Amino acid sequence: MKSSPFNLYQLERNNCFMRQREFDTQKALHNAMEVFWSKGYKGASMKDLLTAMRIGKGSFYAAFGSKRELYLQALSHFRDTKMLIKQPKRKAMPISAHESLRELFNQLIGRTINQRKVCMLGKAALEFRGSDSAVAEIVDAGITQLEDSILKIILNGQGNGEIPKERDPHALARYITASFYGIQVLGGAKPCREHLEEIADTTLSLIIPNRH
Amino acid sequence: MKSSPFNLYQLERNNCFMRQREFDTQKALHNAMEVFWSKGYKGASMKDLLTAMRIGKGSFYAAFGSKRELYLQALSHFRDTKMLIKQPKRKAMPISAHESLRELFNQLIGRTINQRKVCMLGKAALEFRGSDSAVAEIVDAGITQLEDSILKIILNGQGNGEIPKERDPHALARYITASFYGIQVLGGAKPCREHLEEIADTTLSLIIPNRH
DNA sequence: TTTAATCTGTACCAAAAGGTACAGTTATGG
DNA sequence: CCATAACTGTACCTTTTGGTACAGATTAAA
Repeated sequence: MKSSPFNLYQLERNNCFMRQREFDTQKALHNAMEVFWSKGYKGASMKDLLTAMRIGKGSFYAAFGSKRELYLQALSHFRDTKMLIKQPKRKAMPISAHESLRELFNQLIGRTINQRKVCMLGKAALEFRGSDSAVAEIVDAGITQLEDSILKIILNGQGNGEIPKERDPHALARYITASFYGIQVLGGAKPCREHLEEIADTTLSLIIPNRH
Repeated sequence: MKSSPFNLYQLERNNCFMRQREFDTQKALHNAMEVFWSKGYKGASMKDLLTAMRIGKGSFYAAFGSKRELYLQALSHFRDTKMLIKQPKRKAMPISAHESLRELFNQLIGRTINQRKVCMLGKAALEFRGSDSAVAEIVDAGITQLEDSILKIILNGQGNGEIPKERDPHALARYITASFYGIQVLGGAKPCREHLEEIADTTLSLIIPNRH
C-alpha cells in the first residue's frame, strides 16, 4: 500500500494552485457502482468501469487510487443510497408496521424480478466471504443498518399492537432480514414473482397473524 | 463451440486402442469443485484449478474441454453430493419433521460458521444472475430438488400432525428454502452462530408452534 | 514384439488484466 | 499576462489470463 495521493489531494483542495476536477466524481462513482453491482468485483474489468465512468486512466487513478479502493467506495455508496429502506423519519411513522414491511418486500421483489438485481451487499458477502476485511466491514455495517431499520418498524408495530409483544424484536428483525436475502437468492435462481410473493406472505404471517 | 473430443472419447472408451486415463477424473472434478466453491467462477484461475486437480494442461483440456465446461460439471457435482439433505429413503421416514428440519438447519449453520462456506448454487445464482442459461438451469434444478426434499418432510409432518394442515405445503417448503439461503448470506456477512440459530428458531416456530 | 493410438507434461501464444509514465493542456494565484 | 501546479488522455508496461501445439511416454491389441 503506497501513500495515497488522493487523501493529500482532498486535504489541500481549495488551498492554492488547485484546478477543479473536470468530471463529476460522484457521478463517476455512481456509474462505477452500477457496473460492480451487476458484474461483481472480479467480473468488472477496468475497461468496463472506465467506459461507464466516462473518464480516462489518468483521471481514474488520480481520483480513486485503484480498482479495489473504487470498489470499497462503490459499496459504501450503494449502502448509502440503494438500500430500499430509509431510516424512518424522527417526526412520524406514518403508516403501519404491516404496510411498511409489505412495502419493503414489494420493492424488493420488484427489483429482483424487473431489474434482475440483487442487493450489492449480499453479492459482496458471497463473493468475498470475509476474505477482505474492509469489504466485510462495509457489508456488515450495511446489513446491520438494514436490520436496525426493520427493528424500528417492528418496535413501532409492537407498540401499537400490530405485532405480538412476546417475541424478541431483535430476533424478528434478523428473521425478516434473512428472508429479505433468501428471496433475492431464490429470485436470482428463478425469477418467478408468485413464488417470491408467497415467501414474503409466509414470512410476514408469523408476525402479522390476521392475514388471509 | 467446437465439436467435443470429450464426448467422442466417452463414447469410444473400452472399444479398442484406448489407453486408460491415468488420473481419477472424479477426484479431479471433486478438487476443482472445491476451488470453484470457495472462489467462485471468475475468482478461480486455471492455475488454481490445475494445482488443486494435480494434472497438467494437456490432460485437462482433453478431459474437460474448457474452464466453463468444468464449472458446469463442478456445479452439477456439487448439487449431487453436497446439498445437506438427501432425498428421503422410500422405506422409512425415521425421525420427525421437526427433527429433520432442525437437523438441516444445524448442518447448514455448522457449515456456514465453521467452514465459512456457502451453498455453491446460491453463489452461482448471484454471480451469474441468469446471464448464463446453462448455469441457471443447473442452479434452478438444484434448488428445486432442495425444495422438494423439504416438501416431503413437511408433507410427512402434516400427515402425522406435527405441522398444521391449513398451510400450503409448497409455500412452506419455499419459505424454508428462502430462510436457508438467507441464513447463509447473513452468515457470510457476519459469522455469528447465535444470530443464525435465532433466525432458524424463528423460521421454524411458524410451522412448529410448540416451541419455547 | 510390433504398431498404433492416445495419454501426459512442457513450451508457447495472443489477448486482457491492472497499473504507470509522461507529454500536452488548462485553470489559478500573483 | 505569467508561472506553475495539477488535470487529462495516450502510450506503454508487466503479469496473468485461458487456451493450443506438440514431442515423448505408455498402454493395449494383434
